[in-house]
Amino acid sequence: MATRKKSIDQLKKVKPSGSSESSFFELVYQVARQIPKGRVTSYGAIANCLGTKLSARMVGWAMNGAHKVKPAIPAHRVVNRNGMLSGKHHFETPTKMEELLKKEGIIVKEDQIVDFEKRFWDPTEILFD
DNA sequence: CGCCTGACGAAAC
DNA sequence: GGTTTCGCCAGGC
Repeated sequence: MATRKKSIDQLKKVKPSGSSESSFFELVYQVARQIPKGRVTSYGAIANCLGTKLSARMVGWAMNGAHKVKPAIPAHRVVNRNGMLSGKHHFETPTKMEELLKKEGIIVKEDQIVDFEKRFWDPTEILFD
């Protein structure tokens, strides 16, 4: 919480100069990669952190290409506001997502994360580091 | 260049 | 309170 608006600015600052790829996709990737193991977040949370809260869809859209990027993005730690594994169908296998989550200690039931609120991680925390 | 789609979210009905 | 629609923005056709 706290200065959310500033968050976007801080995040952009993280991007090294010369990188004209300040596309929100990159920002999403960066945030997603900062998600701590055993934690999850929502598209809306990331979008909100980036300042594009009105376009949570774009965050998911960015993830669409996340699986093809090199640094490997833990997209399995990103779910919708409901805590549901909405993107599981986009993984290598529909079960890969929950498998990964379970492996990290996250309980998944019926394609939904148990104690989602407790496992929820706010992307703004990386800015507080 | 215009219409449709899309891993969300919140408001409206 | 559950279901439906709109809004967001960008990319694909």
